[in-house]
Amino acid sequence: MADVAARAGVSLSTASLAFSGNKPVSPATRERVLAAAASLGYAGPNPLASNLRRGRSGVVGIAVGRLSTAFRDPAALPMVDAVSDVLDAAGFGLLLMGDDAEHARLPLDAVIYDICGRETWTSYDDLVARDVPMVVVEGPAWPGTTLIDIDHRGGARALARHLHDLGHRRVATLMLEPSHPQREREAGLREVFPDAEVVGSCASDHDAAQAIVSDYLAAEPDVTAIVCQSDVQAAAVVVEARRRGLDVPGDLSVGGFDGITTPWLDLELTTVEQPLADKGRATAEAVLARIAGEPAHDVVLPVVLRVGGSTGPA
Amino acid sequence: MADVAARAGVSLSTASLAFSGNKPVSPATRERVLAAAASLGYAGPNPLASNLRRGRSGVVGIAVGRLSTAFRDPAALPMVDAVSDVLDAAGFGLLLMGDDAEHARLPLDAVIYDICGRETWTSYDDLVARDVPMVVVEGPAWPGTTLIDIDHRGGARALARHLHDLGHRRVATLMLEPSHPQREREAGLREVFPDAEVVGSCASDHDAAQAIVSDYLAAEPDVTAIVCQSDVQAAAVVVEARRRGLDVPGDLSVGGFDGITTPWLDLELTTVEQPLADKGRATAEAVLARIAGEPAHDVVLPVVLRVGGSTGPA
DNA sequence: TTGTATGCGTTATCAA
DNA sequence: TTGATAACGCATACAA
Repeated sequence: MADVAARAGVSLSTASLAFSGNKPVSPATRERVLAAAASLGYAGPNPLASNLRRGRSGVVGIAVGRLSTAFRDPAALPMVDAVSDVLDAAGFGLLLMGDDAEHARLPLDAVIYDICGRETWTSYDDLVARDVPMVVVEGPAWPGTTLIDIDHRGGARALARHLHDLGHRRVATLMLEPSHPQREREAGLREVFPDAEVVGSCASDHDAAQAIVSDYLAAEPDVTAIVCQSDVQAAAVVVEARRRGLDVPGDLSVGGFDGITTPWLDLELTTVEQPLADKGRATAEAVLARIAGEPAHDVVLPVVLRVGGSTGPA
Repeated sequence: MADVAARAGVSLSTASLAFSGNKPVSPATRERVLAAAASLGYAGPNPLASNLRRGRSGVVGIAVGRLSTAFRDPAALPMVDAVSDVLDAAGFGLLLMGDDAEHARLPLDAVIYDICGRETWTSYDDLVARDVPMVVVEGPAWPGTTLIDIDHRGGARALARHLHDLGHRRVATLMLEPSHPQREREAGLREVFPDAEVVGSCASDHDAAQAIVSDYLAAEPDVTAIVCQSDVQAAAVVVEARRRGLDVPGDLSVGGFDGITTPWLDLELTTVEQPLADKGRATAEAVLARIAGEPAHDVVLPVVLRVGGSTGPA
C-alpha cells in the first residue's frame, strides 16, 4: 500500500482511507489511488494485516460436528442458510468446526454451537479463555453464552394432545440421543401421556430409525401411535410400518418434529413445525450483537402443530 | 506474551518458542512459561498477530453456493467431510462461501470451487489478483487452478452399455443443469445411444425431478429406460413411475449417478458410483500442496457401475 | 538452548 | 481533506 500511495502522490494514511472509506477522501484523490493500485496490480489491503490492526477476522465458527451427520437431516440446512445470509450481509464468513481444540489457533470472532444432540464441546474452555463470544442453539446454555432455543416442550405437548383428541391412549416414542431438546420434548409428551413407552433412541437418520422401529414393531406392541422427535425418523417409521403391512394412519398414527417436506412419501407428516430460518436469523443477530460488544438476550421461538395425513383416529 | 515472558523470567522469543514448539526449548523453561501463562490467564498466541507474521490464516474457503441447494443432495456431504478431515488434520478450517465478492476481505489461504453445476464464480478474478490458490472440483478448470475431476464420461458410457446389453434401444435422459459434468456424461451416454431423448433438465432435487418426469411420462413416451444424472433424480423417477402404475424395472428401467444409498426406496438403484471421499481427500491434498507452494497435478478419479434392482431387461 | 532486534501491512489517533 | 506517527502481537534471522 505504501508503493501505491507513493505512486499516487499521497500519504500512506490517505491511501488506506481511499480503500476503506472510513473517512472522507476527495473523489479525485481516491481516483488516483485506485488507478495507482490498478497499475501496480495491488488488490486491496492485505486481510491478515487488516485483521490484526482491527482486532477482527470476519470469521465466525459454527460447530456442527461431522457434516454428513449434521446435514443428513434436511432440517439443519435452512437454519444454517439463514445464519449465513445474515452474517454474509455483515461481511462475516462461516467456518465449519468439528469439535477438536485445534481450532483454537484459527482467527474466530465468535462461535455458534449448533447443538445437534451433543451435550459437551471440548473447545468451550479454550474459547472462554480467549473471550470469544459464543451462541448456543437449542441449549443447554453454558455460562457466558447466549441461547437461541425453540419451544420444544410446548410443541411436543401440542402433538400429544392432538393424538389424545384422536382417541389414542397407548402411545410410544422414538427418541433422539440424550440432549436438551430431547429431554424437553419428552417432558411435553409425558404431560399428556405419562406412561408413553420408549421405542428406542437414535440420531435423526432414516436407516437407524427404521432398524430400531423394525425390532419394535416385530414384537407386535400394543400401541396405536408413535411420536418421533424428527421428521426423518417419522418418515422411516411410516416406511417400516407399511413394509410390515400396517396402514398409516389406519393401524398406526405417526407424529414427527421439524416441519420439513418429505417428497418421497405420498403423505404429509403430522409434525411440529419449527421456524428454522427464524432460528438462524436470531442466531446470527445474537452473534453480531456479541461481536459488537452489545448485550444479546436469549431467545425462545414458538413452534406450531401442522396436522398432516400420518395421524388419524385411534 | 511479553508479560508472560517477563513473569517466567525469559525473553519474548523464548516464550514464543515455548508456545509454538518451532525450535527446541528446555522442558524446564517451557514449564515455567506455561505456568506463567496460566497464572496470567493468557490463552496462547493471538491468532490474528500470528497470522500476519506467518502470512497465513489457516482458513480455506469452499464455494458451494447456497447450503440448502448444495447439500440437499446427500452426495455432496461425504466429499466435503473428507475435505474437512484432511484440512483439520493439517490445522486448517473450512469456510463456507457463497458467490459474492465480499469474501475478498476475509483471510483465505486457498479456495475450493465445488462446482455444483455452476459455470462461473464472480470471486475468481479477485482471488487471482490476490494470488490465492484455487482448486476446482469437477471442472471446468480455469487458468491457474488445479482440477479434481471424476470420469463422468466413462461412467455414463458404462451405464449406457449395461442398458444396451439388457436390450434397451429407446432410452431417455434426465439431465442436470448445463455444466461440465453434465456435458461429459451426456457425451458418454450418446456414445451408446446417439439419439437418446431428453426428458428435461433440473437440479439434483427430488421435487423438481419428479415434476419434470411426471409431465414426460404423462405423454406415454416410447422409452424403456431413463438415465438420470444423480441418484436423487433417479429415486424421484422411480417414485413417479410407480405412482403412475409402472413397474420398475419391469416396465421401465432407471439409472442413476453418484452411488448414494436411498433407504426410503425398497430397491437399490443401478448407479454409477463415484469415490466421494477420495474426491474430497484429493481436493484437500491439492489445497495443501498449493498452500505449501508445491505444484499440484490435476486428478481424474475412476468410477464404477453398480448394478442394482432398478434396471432389468427391456 | 536462549536472547536481541526487526518487520509483517495495516488502521487509528492526532494535528495540520 | 490530508499527513506523520504509533501501535496491533507475534515469529524468525541471527548472534550469543
